[in-house]
Amino acid sequence: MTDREFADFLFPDVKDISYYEEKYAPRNLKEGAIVTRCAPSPTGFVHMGSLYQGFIAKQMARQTGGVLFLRIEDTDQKREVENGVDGIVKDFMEYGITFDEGYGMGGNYGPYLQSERGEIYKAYVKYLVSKGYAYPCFCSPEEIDENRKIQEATKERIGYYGRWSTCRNLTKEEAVERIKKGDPYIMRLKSQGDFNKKHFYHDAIKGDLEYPENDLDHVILKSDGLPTYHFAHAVDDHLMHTTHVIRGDEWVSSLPVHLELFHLLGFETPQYAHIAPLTKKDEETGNIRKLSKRKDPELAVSYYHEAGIPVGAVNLFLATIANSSFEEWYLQNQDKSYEDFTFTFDKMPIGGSLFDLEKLESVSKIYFSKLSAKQVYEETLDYTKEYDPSFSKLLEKYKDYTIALLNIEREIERPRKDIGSYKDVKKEFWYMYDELFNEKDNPYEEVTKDYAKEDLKAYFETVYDEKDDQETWFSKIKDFASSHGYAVNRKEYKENPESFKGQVSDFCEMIRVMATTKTISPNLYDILQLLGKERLMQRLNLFLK
RNA sequence: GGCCGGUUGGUGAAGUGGCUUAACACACCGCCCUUUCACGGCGGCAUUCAUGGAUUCGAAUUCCAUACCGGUCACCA
Repeated sequence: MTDREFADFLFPDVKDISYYEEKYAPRNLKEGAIVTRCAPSPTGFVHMGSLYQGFIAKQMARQTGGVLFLRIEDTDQKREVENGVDGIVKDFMEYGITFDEGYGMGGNYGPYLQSERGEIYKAYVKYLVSKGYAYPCFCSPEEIDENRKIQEATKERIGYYGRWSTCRNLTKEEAVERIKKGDPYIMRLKSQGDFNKKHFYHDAIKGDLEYPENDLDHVILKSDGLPTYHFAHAVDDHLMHTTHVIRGDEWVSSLPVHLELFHLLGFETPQYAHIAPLTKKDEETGNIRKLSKRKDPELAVSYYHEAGIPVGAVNLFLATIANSSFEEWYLQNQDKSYEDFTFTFDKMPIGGSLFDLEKLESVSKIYFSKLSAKQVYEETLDYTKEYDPSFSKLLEKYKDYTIALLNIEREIERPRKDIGSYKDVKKEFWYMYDELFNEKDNPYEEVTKDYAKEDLKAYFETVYDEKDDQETWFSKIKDFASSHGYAVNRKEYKENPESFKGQVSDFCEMIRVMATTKTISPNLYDILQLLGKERLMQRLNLFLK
């Protein structure tokens, strides 16, 4: 029996691969255009790792005038979640990752759902069989497991290869007989590799990689007739004319099989770009490890949604970890978007990228500082409607007041950076709302410093005039402070600190604490104006108690 | 255990043989500015690049060992 006949026996009703090769003609794109994809499993949501991958894929495709498409890898039916795809598309869209083609949006290289591509995979398996590069395997999972245990005990390399790959040596006639008998089987690659031979591959991100040739007879078609990831990847990315496979670096170890698969199938290999994993410092061990779905809530994108970190801030953060030179560029191109930056593979981190929440916060503050007060107001309102309804009512009630508050020191060249999330609006400015201020038994409970309250009282009774402009207001403070024993001159104070009650700044701090309960707040003058004399007097009385 | 990677200040990281007495950012500290808070500016913060050897006139950068950390070894992707 020839290989050809064997292939026909195994896959009688399957098209010749030339049909597919013609059907999915090469893309007509300009030189250097990157065609890449996001290829998630339909698990219902996108985690930060896929988002990061999607971010890079999108940037690379966009900035080269290429194509980004969405392929759903649903060949594992056990893992499938109902409506899992919708959630994924929604998450990607929310973070600005939009596709040129793919599942749910059409395109000339579909279907983009792997479970609908069964016939295609079979055609290519048949091709492999006809070349003598694939064979049916009748080993049961139990037998494989048994072998594995022996391999572990004797410290041999684990896997289906060499003398362990018993079905590889079955004659075609024997195989035909067993199939006719109804024995269940799967299809395996007949590897041509030699484990002792070294190969080199230049990864776009990781650089030169040295690895042994693959000699494992990997499963390519499972018992349910669907392909494994390895095989589907080779066929799909060939047919869809992917130029760059951008994926997480947990795939690096599969590179040898993938390269062999492409080679035996006669496909041109795409350029691989393996992204370093997102990592964090483990709280228990102190070691840096990959972010884990089970242990780390911050891996889910919903975490950021809930924490009130805007999409734009997350993207900015992803940009800073994707290319370390981005941050500096962004500092010098304040008016530009991260999308204007040209990312390059060779500047991407190799080892691991620490997903540092503190850094995210600082990036987010920069992001917020560029928004208008109205934008901050509206987005915060949307957020609080979902996560803090009672505060959202206050925001609605005091709309103009809140916008004025948010606008303090905002529309200037270098705005304040005190808000890093929608939650911070309440956290930073709660004292500006009487409803929140008055619901506390003692708003000043955290004030520990002993202030000269009689000076404060005198100031508000005799000097403070809310009609003063900022300049007048401040010069009056200086005069008052000076005549009540505060230093107006820093040098003098430094020379003789004990002969003064404090400095003007200490006096200001006292006013600030009285008005806001805090030592840090936006420009004091604006805060006092917004609060108004009546409320200030109320707070003063409370403070003096 | 096999295979493949990684290891640069408190933190993230630039840097691939001489321009490095190691960039930049975050954090921290000090000073300065607007005599308020912030924003901002300036300065400090690794004589040293996991450890030990080797190559070289010269190494964070090349090579070899060791240690530690990570990834991966499925009919999951």
